[in-house]
Amino acid sequence: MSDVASRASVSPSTVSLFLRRPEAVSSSVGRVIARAIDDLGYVPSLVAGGLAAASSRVVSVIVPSVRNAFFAETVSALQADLARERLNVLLGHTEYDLDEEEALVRTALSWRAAAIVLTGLTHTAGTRRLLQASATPVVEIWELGGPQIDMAVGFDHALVGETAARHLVERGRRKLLFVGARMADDRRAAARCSGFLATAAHLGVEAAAMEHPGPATVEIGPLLLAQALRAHPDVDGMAFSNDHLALGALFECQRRKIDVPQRLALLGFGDLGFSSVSNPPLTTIKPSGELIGQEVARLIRRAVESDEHTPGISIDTHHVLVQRLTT
Amino acid sequence: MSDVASRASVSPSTVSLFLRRPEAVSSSVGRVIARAIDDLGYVPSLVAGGLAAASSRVVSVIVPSVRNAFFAETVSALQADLARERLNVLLGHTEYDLDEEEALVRTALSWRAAAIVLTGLTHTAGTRRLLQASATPVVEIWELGGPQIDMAVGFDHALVGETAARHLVERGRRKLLFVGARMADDRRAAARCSGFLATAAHLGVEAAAMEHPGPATVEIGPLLLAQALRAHPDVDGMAFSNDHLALGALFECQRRKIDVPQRLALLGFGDLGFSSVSNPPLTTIKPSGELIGQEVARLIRRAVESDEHTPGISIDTHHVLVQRLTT
DNA sequence: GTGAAAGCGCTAACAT
DNA sequence: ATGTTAGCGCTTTCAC
Repeated sequence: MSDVASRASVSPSTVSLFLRRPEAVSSSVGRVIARAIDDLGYVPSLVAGGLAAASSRVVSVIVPSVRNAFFAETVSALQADLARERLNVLLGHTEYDLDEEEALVRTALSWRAAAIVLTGLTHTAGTRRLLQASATPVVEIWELGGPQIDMAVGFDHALVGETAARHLVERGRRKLLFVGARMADDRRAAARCSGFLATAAHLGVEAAAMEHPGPATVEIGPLLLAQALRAHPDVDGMAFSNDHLALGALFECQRRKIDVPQRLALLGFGDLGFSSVSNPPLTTIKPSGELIGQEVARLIRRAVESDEHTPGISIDTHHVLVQRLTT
Repeated sequence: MSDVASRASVSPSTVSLFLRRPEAVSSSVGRVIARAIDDLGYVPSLVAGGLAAASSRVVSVIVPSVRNAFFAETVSALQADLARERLNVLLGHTEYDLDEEEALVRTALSWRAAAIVLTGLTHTAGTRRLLQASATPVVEIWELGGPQIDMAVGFDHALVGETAARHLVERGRRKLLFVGARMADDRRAAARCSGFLATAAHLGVEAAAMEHPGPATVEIGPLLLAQALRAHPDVDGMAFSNDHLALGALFECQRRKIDVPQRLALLGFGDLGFSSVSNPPLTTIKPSGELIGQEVARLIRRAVESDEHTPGISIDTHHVLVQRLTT
C-alpha cells in the first residue's frame, strides 16, 4: 500500500480510504491511485485489514456435508448472497459429529468470523460456551422448535412428520410406517419420525418406524422396502426421511410389481429434482433450502452492516406438501 | 496472548511457541500455559497469526457450484482432508461465469491463501495474470489435456466421449446421439461431446449432438428425449452429459414404453447414487470426484508444508465405464 | 528452554 | 479532502 501511495504521490491512508470508500476521495486523486494500483498489480491484504479493523469479512458456515443436496442448496444460496456484500464463506463439514462441530466453531472464532452459521439446534456444551463468550452473531439453520443460541432460520421437523401422517391417513391409509436412515445422528430426521408417530397415534392409526444405519441414499431404498414388507406385510402407507430413500423404494416397487399408490402409498421429503418426473411422480414434502440460505444472508447482512442484530429471532421457512401420484 | 502470558508468568513469545510447537516448551511450563488458556477461554487469532507469519491457513476453493453433485463430492473430500492439516476452505461459486471466477481469485489473493483450487482449464486472461504474478500454488481440477497454470488433477473429457461412443458401437448401435445441457458454459461437457462425435466419425458411425440451454437436471431429461426422438426417429444409442439427464430420459422411456436397451441404449456420466438401482440400472461412466479431492489435498499439503511444489504436474484420475443394463 | 524487540500491512482516530 | 500517528495480535529472529 505504501508503494501504491508513493507512486500516486499521496499518503498510505488516502489509498486505504480510496479502497474502502472511493467517493470520499477526490476523483482526480482517485484516478491516480487507481492507476498506481493497476500498474503495480497491487492486491490489498484482507488479513492485515481484518487485523487492523478487528473485523474479518468471513462468515463461517458449518453443515453436516455439502454432499447432502439440502445443505448444498442452502450453502450455495448463502454464498451467492454474501458474496454481494463482499463477505466470504469459510466452509466446514461436521459429518454429523458434534465434536467436529466444536472444533470448527473454534476455528471460526480464530478467524474472528463476522458471523457463524450452524446446522441444527443440538450442539455440545463446549460449543455453546465458546459462542456465548464471543458475542459473534450466530444463526442456527434447518431446525426450529427448541432453545436456540442466537438467531435461527428453518422449520419445525415434527410438524413435517405430522403433515406426512395426516396426509397418508387422509388418503385412506391405516397401516403406516416411517422409514429413515442414520437417525441417531440426524436429529432432524428423528424429529420428523417422532412427529409422524405421535400424529398417527393421535389419529388412532397404527404406525411404526424402521431405520437403516447408513446414510440416506437411493441405494438403500430397495433394502429398506424389502425389510419393511417383511416386518409389516400389510403396510399401506410409507413416509421416508427423504426423497432419495423414497425413490429407491419406488424402484423396488416397480421391480416387485407392487402397485403404487393403490397397494402402497409412498411419501418423500425434499422435493429433489427427480421427484417430479419419476414413475409415478413422487408425492413429497418440500422445505426450502434456498430460502433458508437467503434469509440467513439477510440476517447476517444486517448484523454485519449495522452491528445490530436481534438475538432470539427465529424465521420459519415452513414446509409444503407437494401432492403427486405416489399417494 | 499477553493476558495468557501474564497469568502463566511467562512471556508472550513462550505462549506463541507453545501454541505452535508444544514440544519445544518444557512440559511444566506447557501445563501452566494450557491452564491459563483454558481459564481465560483464550482463542488465538488466525488473522493476526496470518499477518505476522505472512501465510494464512486458508485454501480457496472455487467451483461452479456445490449444488452440482460432482463438485460437492470433491469439495467435501478436500475439506475433510485439509481440515486434518488445520487448513480451512474458503468456498466460492462461479456459476460458470469466468469473470466471477476472476473476482473470487482476487479475493483469494487478498486472503493470502496458501493455495487456490480452480475448476477447469479455461480462465480469463486477468485470472492467469493475477495468478502468475502471485506465486500462490494453484491446482486446476476436473479437467486435463490443455495448458495449465500450475498443477492439475482431473481427467480428459474427450476420452470420456470416446469411451461412450466406442461402447455404444460395441453394443451394436449405429445411429448415435450425444445429449447435453448448457454446453456453452460447461466446457467439460462440450469436450465430452466433441470426443464422442470425433470417435463416432472415426468408427464410421452416424452421430449427432443435441443440447438444452438450461442446467443438466433430471426434469429436462424427458424433454430432451422427446426432442431427440422427433429430430432423429431412428436413433438407437444415446449418451448423456450426465446421469441426471439420463435418468430423466429413462423415466420418459418407461412412460412411452420404449424398450431400453433393445430399442434404445442409454448411457450416462457420473455414476450418481440412483444409477445402480434404477429400472433398469443405468450404464454410466464414472469419474471420481472424491479421488480428485484427495489428490488435490495431497498436492496442497506438500506445497504448504515443504514450501515446495512441482509446477506443471498433472494427475490423471481417469474414468471407468460401469456396464449395467441400459446398454 | 525462555524472553526482548521489531515488525507483518493495514485501519481509524484525529489533526490539518 | 488529505496526512500523521498509533496501534491491531500475533511471529520470528536473536540473545541469553
